[in-house]
Amino acid sequence: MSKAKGLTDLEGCVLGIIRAKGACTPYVVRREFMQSTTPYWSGSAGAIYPLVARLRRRRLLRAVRPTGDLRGGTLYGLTAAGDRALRQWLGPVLEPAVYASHPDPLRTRVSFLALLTPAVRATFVTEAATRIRAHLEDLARAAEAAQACGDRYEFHASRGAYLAGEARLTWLEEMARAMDIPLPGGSTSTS
Amino acid sequence: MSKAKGLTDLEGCVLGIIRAKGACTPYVVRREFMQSTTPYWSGSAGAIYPLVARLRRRRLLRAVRPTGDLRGGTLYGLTAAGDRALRQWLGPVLEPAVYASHPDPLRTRVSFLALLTPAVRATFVTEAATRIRAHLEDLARAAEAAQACGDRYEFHASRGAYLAGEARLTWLEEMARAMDIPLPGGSTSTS
DNA sequence: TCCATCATGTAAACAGTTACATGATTGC
DNA sequence: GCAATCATGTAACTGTTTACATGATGGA
Repeated sequence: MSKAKGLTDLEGCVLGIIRAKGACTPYVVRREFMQSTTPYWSGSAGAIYPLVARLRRRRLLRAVRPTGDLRGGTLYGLTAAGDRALRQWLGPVLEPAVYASHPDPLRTRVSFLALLTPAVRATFVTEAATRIRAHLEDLARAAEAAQACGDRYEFHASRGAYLAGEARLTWLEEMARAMDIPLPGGSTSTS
Repeated sequence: MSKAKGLTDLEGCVLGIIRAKGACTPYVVRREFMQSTTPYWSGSAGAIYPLVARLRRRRLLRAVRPTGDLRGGTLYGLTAAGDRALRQWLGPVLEPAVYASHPDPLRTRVSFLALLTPAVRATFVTEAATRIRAHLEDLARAAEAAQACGDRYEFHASRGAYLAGEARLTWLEEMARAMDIPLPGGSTSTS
């Protein structure tokens, strides 16, 4: 029984990716983040390589074999402890932080809207609604792609992002109504 | 015209708080974060004091006067440049990051649910739904309080947090349905 | 008076970003 | 064979957290 320290969300994701895809080089993991449609993390080299080294030192990852090419890369796979740590990170969670509200830069700004002039405020709201409406289309497409691509839980995740976006739009429309700001059309989606 | 570097969201919040409340000591700003119902930031001393010092060096805050007691505290207020910087941070925003989807630790975990056994998966979903339903009540109370307390935009912000939470619950219920997991009652709010 | 809490900080650790360096591989 | 890019890292910087130190204040 080692230190029993938990995983960060990024560490959990990395273990999850390696578990789901089989042994990977750090670069393959990076690509997963870089290509993701929900880029919470940049997948920067400076984040991933040290993280993998850290997990290897903690014996949650182990070097499985070299890639074979001349670049000296290594494929990493989960150890039994890594598998346990992943399940514990994933599993029914106790920390309230996971269930609580999350930061939203737009919402943060809204609490200070009183400081703007009515005209700028109106621009703020209409602009935000337009942007979010556009973003929502991306999210819908991503969810569709995830559904087509087979992975059920990947779909649920995208779907969650979509519903969150939809709620934001509803919120902005409600604000606009309360502030007597006309929003340019765009019927609210009813998916 | 100085460096023209933007503000982080925490810096913007600090300027916004000081602007809204009038000249403050750093500790008063800290309390604002510590008491907030949406604790994105801890308001730790190690974050706020250096941040205020930074903003003072950038001439966005200035020392207005000492508090008068023997603890050597100082009240800080916005400079004209600070006011401009605040408005620019706040004002109709261009960066896509403000409009894009945000990290959600629960959603992150959902994309890896395939790794769990059906039983654990079911626990995950029901547990999450219960927790979020509880959290939603806090959010509703906070929104009500904000409405009563007068500040219109503070209310809209709370309301946004509530709607986001509601969307999360809807999402979980949808997942539960798709996975044939019965959720313990609790009619979905229709606020 | 004494003790808990308020208030003002500082120091170290940490996780993630940007930027850089360097060699391998691939497409033309 | 040359240029773009892939792949594997490292280094410096930044912002935030946790933990600590220290004195002031207020209530018992």
